[in-house]
Amino acid sequence: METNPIKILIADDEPDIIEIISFHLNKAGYEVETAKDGSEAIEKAKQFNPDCIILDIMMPKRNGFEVCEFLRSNKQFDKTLIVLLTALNDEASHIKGLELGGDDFINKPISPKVLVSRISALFRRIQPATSETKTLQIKDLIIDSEQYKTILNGVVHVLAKKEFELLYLLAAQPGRVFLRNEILSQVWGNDVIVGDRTIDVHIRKIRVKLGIECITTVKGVGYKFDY
Amino acid sequence: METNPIKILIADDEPDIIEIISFHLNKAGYEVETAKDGSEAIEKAKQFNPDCIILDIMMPKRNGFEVCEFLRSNKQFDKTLIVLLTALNDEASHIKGLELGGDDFINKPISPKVLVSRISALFRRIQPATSETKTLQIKDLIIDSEQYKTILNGVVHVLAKKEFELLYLLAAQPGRVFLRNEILSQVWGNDVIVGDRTIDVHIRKIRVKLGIECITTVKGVGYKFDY
DNA sequence: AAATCTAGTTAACAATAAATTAATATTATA
DNA sequence: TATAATATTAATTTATTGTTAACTAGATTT
Repeated sequence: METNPIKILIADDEPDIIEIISFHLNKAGYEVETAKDGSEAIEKAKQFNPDCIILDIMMPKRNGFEVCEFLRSNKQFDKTLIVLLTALNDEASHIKGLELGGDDFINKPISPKVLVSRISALFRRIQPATSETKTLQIKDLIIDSEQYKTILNGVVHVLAKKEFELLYLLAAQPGRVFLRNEILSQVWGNDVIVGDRTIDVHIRKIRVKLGIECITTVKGVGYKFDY
Repeated sequence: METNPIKILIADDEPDIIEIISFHLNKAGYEVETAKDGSEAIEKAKQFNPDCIILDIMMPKRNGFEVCEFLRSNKQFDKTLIVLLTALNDEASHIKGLELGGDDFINKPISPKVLVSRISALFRRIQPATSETKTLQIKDLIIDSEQYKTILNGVVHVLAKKEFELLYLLAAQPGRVFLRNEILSQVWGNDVIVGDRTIDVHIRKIRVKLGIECITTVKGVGYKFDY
């Protein structure tokens, strides 16, 4: 079982806030990524796939509400905690934030220690649900074998069974070259006999469906995942 | 064991607060019980077995911290949400409350609407994790295993036993692909032998009865709930 | 008890998607 | 450049699932 650190994305346009919150979250053992506005928050979220996103309401480009709404409409972020921060201390925003799918709503000025406490409290509560060992993630590419789907930059790509299994095999060990024989025995099984071009065709379909260069041909040897 | 309307216990020594919070929680569909001090809160908690307990910090007999600590040391209240209320707006109490196992910490004066919002947000997040919940809700689809019926958009759809159990199995873990074998052993049992098309026919009946696309076929693998 | 339901299953066939092949083009490298 | 390996494309085959209707065994009603 992999024990990756819990990942948190902070989006705020005030560098001071980002810095102090990052510092405290890091100290508490979280892996932190940052964004300075709403658009960057969405971009980073897709790539970083955080377990929790802290959103300032008042941000340039897209405000916290808009980002929250977007995240909640995207299946990739189903299980992602969203914490909203704001200097506005009004009831309506508070309720709106929670109704848009926020998990916590905190008024500024906020003590970093309290923020960290609140976030741990949230994680403590959802802990049992967060134990995904069957999911690979390489940058903005998520390969989820429990759901049999791949998400690239927030977009779901449905691969057929063999395609998926082939991609999963390669991506589980990025950089390692798999011989054609290895691929055949792992994905097709030892007793199955298929023609020369079968692997190539499947590789091609993966390349076309994902639209990125993530599988490299090592001529005369085999293929490797390289992204 | 949880029963259907979500139960909330409020403990506060100020009758006015109790009254106004009860009113709003009731209106939001929760079943409410009250206690006027810490000792009564513990007693009532044992009897009433609430899903959520709202505790004022400053109470006679035993204060909110003490009650929280007691509840958290008792397995009966493992999954019970604890919300702490206080007029003291100091960082140390806030952190202490969360560290003692509180799920939320709210400063008075509190708007009842905000309180209700925060509590629904907590439940929304917790629901999927609680395996003992008998009623699933995914968007406008409610799957009630006590009554063996599903409600979609307010309209009741009666599924037969096998249909219901199949839907329930899938919907309990949305997105997860269930292999045909898993479905067979979970719904039909390990020793039952049925033909190839039995699952398909049941899936079809669910699809027809509900009239929505909520079960996705993953060809060569199985089925998943996806709505 | 006979008739009528109902859920569950099966079987035959249709429809669909996936996997494979085959033919040809392209590429890398000895 | 020659050639072996891989890429590409479309056609074909195969596997899997969808659909329908009929059948069976219990339950329920008359």
